[in-house]
Parts: sequence; C-alpha cells; structure tokens
Amino acid sequence: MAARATDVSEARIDPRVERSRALILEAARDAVREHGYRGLTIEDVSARSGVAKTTIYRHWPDRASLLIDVFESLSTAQNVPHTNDVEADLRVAMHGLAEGLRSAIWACAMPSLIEAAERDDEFRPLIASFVERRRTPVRDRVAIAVRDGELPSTIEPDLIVAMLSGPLFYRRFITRQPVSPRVTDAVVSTVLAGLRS
Amino acid sequence: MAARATDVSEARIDPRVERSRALILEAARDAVREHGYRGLTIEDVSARSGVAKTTIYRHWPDRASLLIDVFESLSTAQNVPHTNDVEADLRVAMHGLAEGLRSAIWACAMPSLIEAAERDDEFRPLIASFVERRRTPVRDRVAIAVRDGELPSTIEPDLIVAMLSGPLFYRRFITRQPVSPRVTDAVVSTVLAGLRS
DNA sequence: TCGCTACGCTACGGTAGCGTAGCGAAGAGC
DNA sequence: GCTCTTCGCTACGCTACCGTAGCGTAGCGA
Repeated sequence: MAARATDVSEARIDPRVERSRALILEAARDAVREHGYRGLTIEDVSARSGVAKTTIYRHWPDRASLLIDVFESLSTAQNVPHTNDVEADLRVAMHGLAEGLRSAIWACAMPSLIEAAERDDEFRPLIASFVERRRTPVRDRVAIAVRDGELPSTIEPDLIVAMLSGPLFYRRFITRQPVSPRVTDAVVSTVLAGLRS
Repeated sequence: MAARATDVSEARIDPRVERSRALILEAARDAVREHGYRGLTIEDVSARSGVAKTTIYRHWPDRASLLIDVFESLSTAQNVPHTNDVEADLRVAMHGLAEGLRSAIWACAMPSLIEAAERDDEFRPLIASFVERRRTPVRDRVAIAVRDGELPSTIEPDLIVAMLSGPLFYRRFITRQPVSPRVTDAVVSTVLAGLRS
C-alpha cells in the first residue's frame, strides 16, 4: 500500500503513524527472513516491534497485505556501470549480485518469495517486479552491447542474463556453495567468451 | 526411515502396512506440491489418502518425519549418457533436467525444499542429497571430459555444472520463463564454447 | 477357532494464530 | 487549552491443527 507520501494534495502524515509503520515493516522483514512467508505471524511482528497487534491491523487489513508490502520494501535496484567494456561492466554487476546473495536481506527472503510465487497467484506478479528491478539494468546493458556489435545477436539478452545470474543463484540456493568473486569472474568470462566464439 | 525391506532376518511386511504407507506418501507428495512444506498438515494428508489420521501417527512419529520421507521419495537420479562427445552427452542430460523442471513433481516441491533448507538445519542435508543424486552423474561426466582433455581443467567440474544447470533453474523459479529445448541448447553450446576458447 | 495385528473412528485436551471490540491515555495540531 | 487522532492494552470468539487415548472391527495365519 504505502502511505502515498508523494500526494500533491495532502502529504500531512501523523509522525506517530509513520513511526508505527516503519517499526512494523522492519520487524516484519526480520520475521520473513527468519521464518519465511508462511511463518510470518502478526503476533510475532507485534512482539518484535513493540507495536500493538491492533495497531498493525489499523494499517494493514490482513496478513497477506503486510506480506506484500514487506516483499516490495525489500526489492532494491541493481547498478550497472556503462563504460565501453561490456565484460568489465557485467563483471561489476555480477559482483554486486553475488554480494547481495551473500549478505542482503532480500536474499534471505528470496526462497520465501519463490515459494510464495509457486503456490499463490497473488504473489506471482510480486516476484516478477522484484526480480525485474535487478534484472532490467543488466539486460539493458547487454542489449546495448548487442546493438553496438560487442556481442552477437543470436541469443536474446534475456537469456544471456539468465546465463550470467543463474549459476550464482544456483550455488546460493540449490547447492548452498559459496558465491566467491572467483566464481563470479569465471562465470562472466566463460559466458562472454562463449558468446563471442 | 522406510520399512527396511532389505533386512536379512525378517522381510515379512504386512501388506496392509505397505498399502497405508504408500497411500499416505502419495497424498503427502501431492499436498507438498500444492501447499508447500509449511502447508502440509496431517489432517489434510489423512483426508486425501483416506487413511485415518491415527494410522499416519502409527507410522511416523510427527509431521517433520513424514515431510522428510516425502522429500526423500521425490529425489530421482539423473541419467547421463557416455559417448565420446561430451557436448552431445551434456545436451541430453540438460534436456532431461529441463524436462523435469517443466513437469516433474520434484520441481513443484523444489521451492519448498529450498525454503526448508534456508530456515531449518534439519532439512539442509536433505537438499544436499536431493540435488546430489541429479548433480553427481553430470559432474562425473564433466570430470571425465576434463581428464580426457576434452575440456580445460582451469574451472572445476562443480562450477561447470552450475553454469549449465543454473540458468535453467533461474528461468524456472526466478523469472518463471519457459525452459524450452532451444534455451537448453543455447546454454550448453555457449558454456562449452566458452570453456574451450 | 483363536489370537494378533493393523486399521478406522470418535473424541479429546492443548496450542497458535486470526481478526475484532472497547476503553483509556498520550500527544499532535490548531 | 481543546479536540481529534493514534496508540496500547486486555479480552474475546473462532478456526485449524497438533498429537493422543480408547474402543470396536476386519482379516490373516496358526
């Protein structure tokens, strides 16, 4: 939902409301990270945040709505540099992804989001927008490289992004192996070499 | 778990027990596929299977034990051919994986398993053994190719497997895009070309 | 025929969590 | 200072599910 702070007409928000919402969201993020999306309970969030359960219901109609806002608040954009060396740029981007996978909160919440998207139609657009914010900048950079002839156009940018990011996700979530810089570098250079050959 | 049918002494199993266990496991598999690992309830399994709730408890001490058996029963091995053409062999293996990702029950349960492994230490060895049964044959095939000089030894087989499988998982679970044969082929040939260049 | 085993069934006691109602207190805004 | 909003708190009713107890029954094998 969000309090629509950008409203032109009336941006006046009671500071108490703002405080409550912030505390609730932060506690809910922690809860999701620890217990997953099915494990998030309003009473737990209330206990963690120190905000009364009733106050939570004053701001969100039900558990699902809060959950959606939590996931939305976790999504962060991906910065991709733009020099005249695609490989270097993508290397930077993938290191950013690897770093996020290693330590960011969204990485802990990712399995929950995947699971939620698999079960509930309601969450499906959510994972899409969630991923898109990190994927689009990378894909755009790739697309430019294709346009400029730095990369062949035989394989669409979407799939190239999958070939770059996929192995990192795979190691993080499936085999639970470390996603070190060395691994990231190997993936980027192998894939780009493969594309150019 | 399992009824230890390989016992030398007494392999005598009451057919009724066998029937109950089979019905329960099958219903539980369906339940996990539909509702995830947190959504599996004994009462639901009982209702689906037609087996009394008490009977379920006669065979499994609690919900978690049943869940573990469910996941174990879902894991299937991966067949990898062994001709003298690595690329062709890996292509076949990856098509098998893609096929599984598209339609197999274990693919529907995968998000649950990932989620479970992320939250509970108890499930962590489970996803390891689950994945290993599919990953090891592929890695072995790659290792042989490295030994025979068909692939360079600069990148360890483990990471090569990640570069091959990762993009498929990524498309299936993260972006929820189709994992078509065309995609699979593109991944295999790009990665192998990259390794050889 | 007689046990023995596994099963189904009903009925529990107990817990966790949902979402609601109503009241009194605090403090923001005017 | 007055009012109006927001909050905290306690107490609910309700549902879903856990895991258990106890009884009666069906069928197989000796």
